[in-house]
Amino acid sequence: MTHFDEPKVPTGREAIDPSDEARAMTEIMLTVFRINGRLLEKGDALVRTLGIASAQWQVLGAVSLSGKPLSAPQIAAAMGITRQGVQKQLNRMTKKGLFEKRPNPRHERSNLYWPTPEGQRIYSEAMRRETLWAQQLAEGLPGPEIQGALDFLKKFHRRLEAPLPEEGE
Amino acid sequence: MTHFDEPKVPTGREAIDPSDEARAMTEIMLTVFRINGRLLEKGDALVRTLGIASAQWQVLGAVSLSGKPLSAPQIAAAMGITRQGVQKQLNRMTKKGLFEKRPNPRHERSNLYWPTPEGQRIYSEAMRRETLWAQQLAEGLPGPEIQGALDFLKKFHRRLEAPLPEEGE
DNA sequence: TCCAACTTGACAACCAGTTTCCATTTTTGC
DNA sequence: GCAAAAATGGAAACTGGTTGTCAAGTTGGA
Repeated sequence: MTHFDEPKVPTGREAIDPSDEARAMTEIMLTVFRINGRLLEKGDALVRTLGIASAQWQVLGAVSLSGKPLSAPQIAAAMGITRQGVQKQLNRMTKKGLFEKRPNPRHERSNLYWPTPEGQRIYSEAMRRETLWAQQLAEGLPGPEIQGALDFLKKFHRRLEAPLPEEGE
Repeated sequence: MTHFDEPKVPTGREAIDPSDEARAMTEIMLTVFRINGRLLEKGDALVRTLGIASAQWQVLGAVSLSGKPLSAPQIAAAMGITRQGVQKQLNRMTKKGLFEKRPNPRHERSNLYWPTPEGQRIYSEAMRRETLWAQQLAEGLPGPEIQGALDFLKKFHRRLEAPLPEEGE
């Protein structure tokens, strides 16, 4: 399938026969992509009737969990995305009345953000629905199996920090 | 942290105490998001010197693995994204000389696409690098552990098809 | 203290994908 | 064999994110 016209003399660039482990690892990557897509889709559906998308839910979560007003760059750091991306959401949600700006004692131009009562209400309800959903997804699965998968995924995530394999580029 | 002002009388909308399993399941979701981000980042880096991004690598893969020229909607179906998204990539890659259009015997306006020799070369090299990478990621992990994780993820993916928990919306 | 380095907000361009709409082609069911 | 339905390409507007640039605010070290 994947072999078009293979070179006839060794080039050091031949296709490599992957081990079973490497093959399974590749399948894990593909499955993660698929799960990610489905999680986003379902997550959006879960909060759609609250008038937010999951990106906004995430921003609400980052601030709420910190327990205190945060600046855009602080939220970005907590979420692992860029400050510009967060700023876009904050502007939109502030306009919608979900966040309020608070003066930042440590910076003249840089506001802090805290959810309005309406923002808090929406976030609480989103979390309530999420818990119900997680409960449903876990139903009937043995605790140790779930925990084992989580452990593996964390290990996998850590391994993904490693630099890519060397090439004689 | 997450408790702002709880209502004093039962509303049927109180926060729910998640089970340990639900908590772990939630953590799995968050970890999947993080892994997904890291995979995209690393995947892009892996093929960057080939002049493509991983989105284009994926399109090359969908066609190559099918073994025959495909139309844009067919590729989209194989990849699980919309035909418009695929079309954008195909247009770009055709302009770059990575795909060539073939007449579609079954449709006058709808072309089929097949990688040019250059497109094939780039895809083979991308796959070679991916195999090396997967090999590295699997290194030292017991085969059964990897296989177990894959099995869990597939099961999880299947469970994500289920409709969201009912609400008395 | 003052200057350089860093942080921040605002803005623009871009990427990868989506939805929506339109015109055309193809398929189908009667 | 024809009309209606479905598939297709193309374009535009939108989303959620990115990178890059600029100007202004803040911080830290000689």
